[in-house]
Amino acid sequence: MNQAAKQPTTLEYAILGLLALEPRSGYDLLNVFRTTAIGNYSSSPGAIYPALGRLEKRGLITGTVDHMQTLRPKKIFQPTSMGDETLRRWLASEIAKDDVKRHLDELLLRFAFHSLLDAAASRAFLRGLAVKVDEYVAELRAQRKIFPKEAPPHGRMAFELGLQHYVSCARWARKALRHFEEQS
Amino acid sequence: MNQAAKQPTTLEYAILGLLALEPRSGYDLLNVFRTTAIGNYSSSPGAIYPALGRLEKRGLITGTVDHMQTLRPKKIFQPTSMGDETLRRWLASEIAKDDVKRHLDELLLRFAFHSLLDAAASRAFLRGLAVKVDEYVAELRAQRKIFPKEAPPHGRMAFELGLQHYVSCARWARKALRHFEEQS
DNA sequence: TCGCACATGTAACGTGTTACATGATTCA
DNA sequence: TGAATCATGTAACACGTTACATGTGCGA
Repeated sequence: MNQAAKQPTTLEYAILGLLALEPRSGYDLLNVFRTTAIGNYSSSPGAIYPALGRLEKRGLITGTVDHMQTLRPKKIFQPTSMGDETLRRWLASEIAKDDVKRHLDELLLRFAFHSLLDAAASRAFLRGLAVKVDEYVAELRAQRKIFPKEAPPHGRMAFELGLQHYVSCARWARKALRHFEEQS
Repeated sequence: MNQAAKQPTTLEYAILGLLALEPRSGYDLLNVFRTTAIGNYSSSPGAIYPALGRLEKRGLITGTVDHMQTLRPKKIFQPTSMGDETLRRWLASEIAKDDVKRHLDELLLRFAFHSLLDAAASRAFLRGLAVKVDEYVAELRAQRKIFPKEAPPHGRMAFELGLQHYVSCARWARKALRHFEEQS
């Protein structure tokens, strides 16, 4: 009801996105997190069930009990219209500089749910991502010189892998962008 | 004093490692985190000063006040012998499967401080890392088929970047391993 | 004298982690 | 009958985030 509602956490957004793709129970979600790559974002019942409770309390999802199953009744959740709107706003929101530095995985999660938006939104997202990642790559390259030549190489080697990670992310974003431009 | 002391957090290990490379004050650490790539692991005074306090209380670091400066006195911290040992144990410890899945960045941090150990330890670490990452890559490749062909490509595209990240990590580990094998 | 860099903290808050608890249903 | 799977939770705990508080010394 209030305008300036609290921002959901990454886990809550992940749940919201999964429920937008397909209504599910808490246990279903648990299995998705346990068996697929999205499990990088979470984990155990101790996180998921409370998160579902919060989302429901804030009116972003609703649960309906399904008695029709032979097994114990499940509570199937799906986003409300407000939840859907919150999710879409998140998916399309500006990419902050800090997100690239410290929450690149969350940006990837955002893109993963972009099938809920149109191709124009995906293009905007990928363009923004490429630019911001490039900026950060430039910063990192400037930092290279802080590693003295004669010092042990370990720090620098770890740094190089980190840098490479961002470089391939930028390349990925541009390649993905081409994909969405071709089918315009 | 007690044997089964609590495991430090990633941030605490990062601080311990930085102090092992060179004694520093809290403010110095703050600047390192703010200006270099290690800042991915932290952040603000609100995390660093309490972490320093915990490390000191557990006897892993000691601080000595430096009055000799013209400015306000700084408290310079350095690892105790116990802290040094704790750090080395962490650096050389077995790589758990879950670490690769969800804490790859922490593994990179560990390697970055491997200059405190010998080349044999680095080789063991890199060999273990390559094996574990390969295992996880195999798992991920098996997951590829859950993406239906006709469905929107976004999820799969994000997945591919994640997979690529692990692939290049394995490649990096082997390349680094060769480096440490050549100079044996 | 105004503001910035230096330097060190504290308090509230929410959330993830870990571990535990519960009970129904299916299958061996 | 017992074990494994289905299904949903709760409680303690510590940690990171955010925001705030405090005070010195230096240069414009």
